[in-house]
Amino acid sequence: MEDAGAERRRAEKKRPRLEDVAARVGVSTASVSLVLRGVAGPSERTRQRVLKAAADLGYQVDRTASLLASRRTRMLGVMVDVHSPFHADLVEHLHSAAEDVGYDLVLSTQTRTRDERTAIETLLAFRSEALILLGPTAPVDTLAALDGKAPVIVVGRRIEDGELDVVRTADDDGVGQIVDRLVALGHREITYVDGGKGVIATDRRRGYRTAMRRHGLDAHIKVLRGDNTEAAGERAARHLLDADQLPTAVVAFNDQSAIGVLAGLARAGVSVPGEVSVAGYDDDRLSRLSCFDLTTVSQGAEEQARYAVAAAVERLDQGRTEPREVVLAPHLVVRRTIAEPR
Amino acid sequence: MEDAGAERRRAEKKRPRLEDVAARVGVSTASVSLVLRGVAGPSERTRQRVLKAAADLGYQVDRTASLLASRRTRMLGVMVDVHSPFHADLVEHLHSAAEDVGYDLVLSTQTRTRDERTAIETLLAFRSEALILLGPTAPVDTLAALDGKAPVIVVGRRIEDGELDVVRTADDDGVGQIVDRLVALGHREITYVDGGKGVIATDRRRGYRTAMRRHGLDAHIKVLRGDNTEAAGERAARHLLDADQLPTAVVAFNDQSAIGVLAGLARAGVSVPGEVSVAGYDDDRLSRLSCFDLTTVSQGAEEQARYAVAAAVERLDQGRTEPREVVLAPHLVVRRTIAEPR
DNA sequence: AGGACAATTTAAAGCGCTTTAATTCCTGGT
DNA sequence: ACCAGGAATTAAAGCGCTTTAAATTGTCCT
Repeated sequence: MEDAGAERRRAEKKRPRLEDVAARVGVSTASVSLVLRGVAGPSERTRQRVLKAAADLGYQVDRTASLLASRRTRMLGVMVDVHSPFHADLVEHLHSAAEDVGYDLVLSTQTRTRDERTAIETLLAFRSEALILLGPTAPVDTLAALDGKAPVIVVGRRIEDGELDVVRTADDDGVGQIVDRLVALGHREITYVDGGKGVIATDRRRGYRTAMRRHGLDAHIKVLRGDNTEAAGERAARHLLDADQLPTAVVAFNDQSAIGVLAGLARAGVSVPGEVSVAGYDDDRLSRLSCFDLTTVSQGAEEQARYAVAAAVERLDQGRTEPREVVLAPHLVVRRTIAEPR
Repeated sequence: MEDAGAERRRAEKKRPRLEDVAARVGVSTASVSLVLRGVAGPSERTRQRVLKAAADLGYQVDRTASLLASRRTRMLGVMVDVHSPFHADLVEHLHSAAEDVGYDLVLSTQTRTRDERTAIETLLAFRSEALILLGPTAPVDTLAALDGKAPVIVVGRRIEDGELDVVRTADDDGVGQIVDRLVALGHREITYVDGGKGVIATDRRRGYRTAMRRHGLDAHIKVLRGDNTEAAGERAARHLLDADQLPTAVVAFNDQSAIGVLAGLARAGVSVPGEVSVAGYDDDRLSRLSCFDLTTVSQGAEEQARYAVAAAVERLDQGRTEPREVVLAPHLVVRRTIAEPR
């Protein structure tokens, strides 16, 4: 009984191999391989018969074997933060971009227990030909070291080292655009809620400072500590409310933080944008929710994704060795949360 | 010049193989393999030397090769919807649960352009030993057919077919709990915003209906068309506002939809929970945002993840063949958005 | 010293597929 | 009838690792 069951299970388990298909048609495995990959060569007759046999048998290629056999894998490793709505958008576009050029994606995600290094090693262990890292926080030289194993494309973050490919938007410029718009509306007291100590945060903070100075508002520069979470935004809001006077506008490091600010202000009965204007950064899904309808800066997820894949392909298929940095122009998305100052 | 460059690149590319490590130490590849996998056998001396050599060479195992060589892969394929915050939570817990039992995860995501079938085929092509499908929408027999290739564990959705493993919460009961609580607060006019035509939606709708009847509120049963998006919730809210009179409470299929309802009501100046109480389902990250602070039902992401992995492991390592259905009890998470009726 | 037995180590056979070089099979032209 | 040359097919050599069975080494008795 037990044995019969076990045996049956094993039999079911045994996936048909290329050889089985070949035997069924009466050709060699080589021919089957060619047909199944759509390579020119086999005759139409063979092609049809192989296709039929494969379908009959429910044949499905064993990727591990084909990856091993072909020197190439045509796989791009993508490191994402599964919790970031912006990364979700990027992944979606990376998928289609990769598909268009005949590549496939293998995803690896960092979590509290799984750090960047582990995530990247997994990617490499699967023989990703290139690594697309979304907003990596690792130090430059760690990333540069990786580049020895596979081309690294850093997305969304500036990198000093001139060896890596980078696709990003001009974060400082993006924040600058927000400040410009606010100033144009008549704001002078514009407070910035910081995003912590990453490179991205540094750039956005600088963008804020520079823009404020450009408008001669040096005296009004004020940066509140924060990070990339909603909680941080809320803390910042509390902080603002505790002070003598509210600024007329608040610019946050990203949308999540901005939403926290929004929440904190709402709770205190402060109307937005009536009393205070609020802006975020990323144009992620949350910001678009009508209940927030947050003014923010779009990073052009699709465009970044396409450039990232293109960069990988150029490295892999066109032998490019010069590093390239693509800096896209961010653009302001004006929604409900900003208005003329009270 | 060109050639030199190309050659150098190739040299850099060539990852060290097991054989290289073996040669460096002067032992066989078999020994190296054993050491690197932590298998007992090799002497301490050998072990140390191998470890050192591997580190020196920057050796990194080629997963495709080891997967191919070992009959086992110890990989669980997970299909997720990268846009769902609830799935993100699940993935995180699946990761740690899998890690604890020595398995690894390979993720595949559906997007607009990549349907469930493609996603699952990718997982299979990578030799996932079991498939953990988060909220699959495919018909029962499609899923059952898959089960022939690898054990399938369906998470979050009821399945009629008695062959597959299922881990889910009692959705009808969950919605029932919300209705009970609302009724206890004094509500009678409770409208439900539907989640479309999936199985999950069906269950939750039924939970609503059953609970209403149990309380003798048959006459107040009212179901509004909807789906799993914020937009649908907002449409539903508009619909409610157009009617003669608002219900005193609205229960939505999931949190996203509920948030849409919230947004729609807010826009119309309807206070929540003052005039209308609102509840969602999933206890996802959004619902916890203090600006929503949505009353909802928790599905126990971590628990579901652990059971899902356990189910897979029992199938794979303990030879279980009887399908098992784990139905967890959902529990109400009461937050700000419900109160006594006006 | 001889031998039994355990501890290490390794040779070699795959895993299922790709790919190259070679072979076989057809054409049509002379 | 014969052969050049292209089309179709295939044999066979891996890809880098695991794993089993066998070989080797070492240890401890008697």
